[in-house]
Amino acid sequence: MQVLKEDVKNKIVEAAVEEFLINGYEKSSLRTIASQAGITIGNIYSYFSSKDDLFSYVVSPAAEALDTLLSFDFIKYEGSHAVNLSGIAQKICDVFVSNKERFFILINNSTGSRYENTKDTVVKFISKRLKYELFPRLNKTNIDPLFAEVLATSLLAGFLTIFNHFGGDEARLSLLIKDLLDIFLGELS
Amino acid sequence: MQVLKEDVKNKIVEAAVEEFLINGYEKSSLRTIASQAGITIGNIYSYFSSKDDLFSYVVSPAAEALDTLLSFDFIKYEGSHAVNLSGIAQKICDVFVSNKERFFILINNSTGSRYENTKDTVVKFISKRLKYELFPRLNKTNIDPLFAEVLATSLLAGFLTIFNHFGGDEARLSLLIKDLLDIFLGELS
Amino acid sequence: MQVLKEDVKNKIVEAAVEEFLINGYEKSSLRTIASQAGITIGNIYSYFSSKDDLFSYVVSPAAEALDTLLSFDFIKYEGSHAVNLSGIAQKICDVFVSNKERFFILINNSTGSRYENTKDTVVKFISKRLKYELFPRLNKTNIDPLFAEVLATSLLAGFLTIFNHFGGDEARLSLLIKDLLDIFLGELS
Amino acid sequence: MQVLKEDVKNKIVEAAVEEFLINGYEKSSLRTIASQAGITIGNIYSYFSSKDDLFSYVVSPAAEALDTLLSFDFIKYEGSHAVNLSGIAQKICDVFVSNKERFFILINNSTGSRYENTKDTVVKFISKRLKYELFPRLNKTNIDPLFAEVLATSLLAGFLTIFNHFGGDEARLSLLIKDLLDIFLGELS
DNA sequence: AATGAATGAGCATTCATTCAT
DNA sequence: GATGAATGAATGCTCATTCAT
Repeated sequence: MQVLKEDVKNKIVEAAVEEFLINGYEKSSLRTIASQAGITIGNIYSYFSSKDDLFSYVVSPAAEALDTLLSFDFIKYEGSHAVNLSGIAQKICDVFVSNKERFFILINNSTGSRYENTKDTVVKFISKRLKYELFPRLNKTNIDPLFAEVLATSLLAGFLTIFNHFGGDEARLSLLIKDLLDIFLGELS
Repeated sequence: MQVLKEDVKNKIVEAAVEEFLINGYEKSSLRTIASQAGITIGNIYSYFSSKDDLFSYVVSPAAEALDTLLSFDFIKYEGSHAVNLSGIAQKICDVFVSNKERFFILINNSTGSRYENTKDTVVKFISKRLKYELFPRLNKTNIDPLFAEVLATSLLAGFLTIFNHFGGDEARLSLLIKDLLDIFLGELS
Repeated sequence: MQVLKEDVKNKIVEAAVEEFLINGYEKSSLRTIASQAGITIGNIYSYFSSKDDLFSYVVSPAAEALDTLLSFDFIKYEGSHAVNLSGIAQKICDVFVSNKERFFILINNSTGSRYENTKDTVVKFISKRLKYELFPRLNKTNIDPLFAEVLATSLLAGFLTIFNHFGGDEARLSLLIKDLLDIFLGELS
Repeated sequence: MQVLKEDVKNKIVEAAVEEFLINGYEKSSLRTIASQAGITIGNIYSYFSSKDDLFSYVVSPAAEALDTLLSFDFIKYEGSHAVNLSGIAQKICDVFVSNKERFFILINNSTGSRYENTKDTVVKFISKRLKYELFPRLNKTNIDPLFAEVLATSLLAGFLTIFNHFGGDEARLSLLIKDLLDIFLGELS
């Protein structure tokens, strides 16, 4: 029983991840998810109280990991180096590695759910850090304020692509993240 | 009559741009577009044969400009410089400046329409160029093939953010594009 | 067209009156109403924006007539008689005569709709009048305050039965109302 | 075990009374009843074979008491008085006092259950008695046959209001019933 | 060209009931 | 006796599209 039930729940979640990944929250259909999971529509409601609840369940590990990451104080750990790229990369890698496509869904496919503002939040977070911590170290002056947002969006898109294609090789993941960061923070490293 | 017709068509298109920008292709409603344009639902079908047709019409100038851009041979015009950033930026700027939000719609909000693969196409194009034209010039070896796609997605996201916030100041647009390209191609410039 | 459309709307309303009368607001089904009216479910929404909207349309003439009745100042018109029963009866009769079963629906079958408090309102209104205008004229003292509510509910139920069975004979309607009022106000008349 | 079972059954019935009182038979939910009773949905079916069966169980004491009351021959006991109001009131009071809200449910909230005709039955019973036993004693002739039904409905509504507000004070209950009957049978007493 | 009524399939959600455990 | 997962039909409502006028 216990095993069987978890089995069904897992099947629902698996089907949901696939569906949300393809169609996003709003266009995803519980009918499709149910039939993909091999159960009836109504039975989804034995496990989740609503579509939004199912989405939240799917996405919550990624959301929690994201919270942890955003509240981590990188500066403190950067030590004497201007920016410790490998350290940041490793941190991001560690945190994201167990959430695979769910970050993609959380950030790119959550319109209509209670998580729809996540992308904005992350972009603003990265923007702010770029603006107040990194830009001042560059020699350039008069940087367009929009440029921080451009870079933030761009960087985030890069991350998401990496996570989205992540197959399990953590060393590769870490390297990709470091190389991507290197592009953006290269002048500082 | 002819004039009137164009007037109505323009109103539909204007309303459609706004709606597609906000809701994307699939979640956009012809009812909303019609009422926003001040006409009736059925009358949209006097001008466009389907929702997809309307979307295509809205998006086609951007799609054509994109085609032009993608088939432009930058290499040939790069002259003696390894990469002529300002030239590329100007080219992109010129081409995009007259299409404003439509690029954003075409690339980011076209899921469900016949253009839903555009983003992939562009990413693949940029990827290929990075892989075969630019990576070889770097000193690095053994670059992860996924890295090209990561950079391509990232770069594209940066472009889209710029276009999405474009307010009319072409000089600023051009500068932002150049600065963004500089981040990605910096080591070559 | 004009005629035809009104025809359909009338058919919907007729079917709705019947359905609401039998099942009340909440248990009434738009599917049943639609099929009874010989149209499709979706087409109901060409005429009414929601189930509640349809219900309100059905019930509003009765609600308005009721408002008029409740704001009528009977005292002022009772003249020298303690209570002018025929006058009150005629007033009630006039106001209700064109609304037939809709009063029944409004008052007895509106649970779940925005009109669900109507019965309470009417009972309270009648209660108050009994308590403050009529009871003092009786020789009895120490009347249980609940008794006013009991009488009000009772009287209202009597009215509704009359309206519910009303077939078109206004003279008979008026007489029934007068006789009913006579029972309740008999000692005063 | 036996004791435990009765305990559970009682909890179900208590929860059901409350739910049926608030929502009526059709809109009541076994889910709500189960959770209110602190048991599971399925377990209700260990005690009752269906929703209708549960409703019948809840309502049956009231239904039986009602049967008794309706078959009681008041005439025989009216003795020398035209109508012995206090006696009738006491009888009704005695019979109803142990069933509290269940009469209200049985008569006013049973739509959709097998008891949905109870109200009609009672109204017809009272109607008939009014028509054949009481009207003839009045001096009026040509009483509208509908008037009996009007009075019956009215009287019943009054009773139900009393029962619905009954808090335990039997003397008050009896007095209210007597006073209500007095209004309707006043001319005979 | 323009209208908007009409259609039918789709949506998320709730429900009474069944039944394997 | 008790559980709660599972079912399938029902609910109100929205949508792109058609078509008679």
